[in-house]
Amino acid sequence: MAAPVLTSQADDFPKWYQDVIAKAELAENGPVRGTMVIRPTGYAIWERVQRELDDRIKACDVDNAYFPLFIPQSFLTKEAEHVEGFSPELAVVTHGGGEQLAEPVVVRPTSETVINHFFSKWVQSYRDLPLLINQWANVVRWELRPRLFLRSSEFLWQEGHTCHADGADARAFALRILDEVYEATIRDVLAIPVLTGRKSERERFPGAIATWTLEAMMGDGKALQMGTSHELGQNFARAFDTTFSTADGGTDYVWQTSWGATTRLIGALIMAHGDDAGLRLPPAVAPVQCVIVLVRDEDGAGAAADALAGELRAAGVRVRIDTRVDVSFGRRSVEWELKGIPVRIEVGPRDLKEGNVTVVRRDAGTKDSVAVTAAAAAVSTSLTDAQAALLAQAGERMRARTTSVSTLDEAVEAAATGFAELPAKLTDDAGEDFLNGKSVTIRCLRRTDGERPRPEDPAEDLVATVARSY
RNA sequence: CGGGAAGUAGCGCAGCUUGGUUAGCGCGCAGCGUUCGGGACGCUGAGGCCGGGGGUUCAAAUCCCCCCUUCCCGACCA
Repeated sequence: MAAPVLTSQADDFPKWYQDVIAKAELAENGPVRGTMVIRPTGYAIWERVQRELDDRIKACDVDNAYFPLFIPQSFLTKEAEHVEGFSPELAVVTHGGGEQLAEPVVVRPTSETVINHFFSKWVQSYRDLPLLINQWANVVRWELRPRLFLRSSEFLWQEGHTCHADGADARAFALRILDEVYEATIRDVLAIPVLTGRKSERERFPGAIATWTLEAMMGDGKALQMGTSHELGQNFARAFDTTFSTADGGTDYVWQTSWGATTRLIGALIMAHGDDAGLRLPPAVAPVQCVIVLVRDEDGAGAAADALAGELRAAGVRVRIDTRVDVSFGRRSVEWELKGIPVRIEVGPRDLKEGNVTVVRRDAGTKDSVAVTAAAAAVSTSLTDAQAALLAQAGERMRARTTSVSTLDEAVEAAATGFAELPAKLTDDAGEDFLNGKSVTIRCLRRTDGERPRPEDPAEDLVATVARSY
C-alpha cells in the first residue's frame, strides 16, 4: 500500500482525494493561487478536529474571542524580528471604499500584533493575569510554493494568546498546551504519534524566545510539523507596551505565549494513515464512524438496517445509513472506503436469512459475519480496536524508520528514509548549513534525559532529530 | 528569481518527429435496456478558439518566433 502524498494541486495524487476531500484551485480566472476549497467530507473532519481541540483548550481555562482580519501595517513593524519574518508573505490591502488608503492594512498572517494592541488596554494589574484567550480564524500567508492542506496561502486555525505575570508561568503554560491540547489530540484522536521538542534558533518563530513543536512522520518517512507553541517572553509586550502593576507596587511587562494548530492536520491525517484505497480515519475523528450499507431492500432488510442504526445511535456511535439500492453495491462500498469510514456494516437479505450481517473494518480490511444481535457490540469493539491499531501502525513506522547516528553524513543518509537522531552539538551553524544543503532540517531538539530542554541548556545535553520535511 | 517539464472535451491523455479527409481515446455526463452481496454491460448522444499572438505554406494541433500560464526541484513555511 502506497502512502498518499499531497502536492499543490493533488494531481499525481489519487484522483479521489480532490473529488472527496478538497481541491486546490489554481485557475487564472479562478480563485487565488494556493487557496483551497475544502469539500464537505474534508470539512466534516476539520469540524471534529476543532471540537476536540476546543474542548481541551477550554479545559486549560482559555476563553474564545475574536479579533480583526485587517491589521494596520504599522502594527507589524513594531516588533523587529516579527516584521522581518513575515514581510515577504504578507497580503497587503491598499484600497478600500474606492480610495487609496492612507495606511495600507495587511490581512493577518497571525494575530500577535492586533491582539497585543487590545491586551495592552485590557491588562492593568497582576489581578488581570493570567489572561488566556483563543481565536478560531483564517489567516493568509502568501506562500511561494503552496501545497494542498500542508501549506495553503489561506488556512484555518486556532491561535491562542496568553499573558502571564512571570516567565516561568508563561513557559509552563506553553508546555501545558503542547502536551494537554496538542499532543493529546493528535495522539488520542488523530492516532498520530509525535516527537515534542524545541525548535532550533533558525527555525524559531519570529519574535519568540523559544518555539516548541510537535513533529510527526508521514507514510513516506518525511516529517511534518503538527502544531506549535511559543514562549514570546516580553518581546511583544515591550513593542505594544503591555504592562501591569505588580503585587509589590512595581510595573512590569507581561510574559506571553502564543500557539496554533491548523487545517494542516487534515493533510497529516491523509498522509499518515491513507493508503491506495483511500483515507483511513481513526474512529475518534471520523465524522461518520459506522456506515450501514443496505444491500437490497428485500425481506425486511430495510427495517433491520434501521433498527441497527437506532441501536448504534443509542450507543453513541456516529452512524449513517446508505439506502441507495439503485447504486451498485460495489460502487457504494468503494465510496465509503475512499472516505475512510472506520466500520461498514452490510445488511442484506442473504445474510439476514441466517440472522447475520457483515462487519467490515476499513483499517485492516477484515470482514466478519456477525449475528444481528451482536452487531452493535461488534461495532464498538471494532471502533476501539481500529483506533488503537492505527496509532500502533504509525508508531511502529516511526520507530522502524528512526536511526541514531553520530555524524552529519550518516544523518543525511538516514534522513533519506526517515528520521535521524544525533548529538545536538553537531548541529551548530555549520552543521545546520550542511544539513539544509541536503534538504534536511532540524525538526526538534530534546534533552537526553527526557526532560524539556531549557534555552540555557548546553548542546551536550541535547539530541537533535533531523529529517526531510514538507 | 535560478534549474527542469508541460499546456488538445469537466478530468486524465494520444496525435506533433515526417504539415493533408470532419482532431481521437479512457473516465465522467445524458437517454434507453439488461444488471445489481465488491468500482456492471450494451446501444445512442451531448461536449473542442488544440493556452494566446504573429509568421512560413495551397494547407498548421503539427514547422519557426514572441508572450502567457501551470507543475516539479531550490529560497519561504502552521
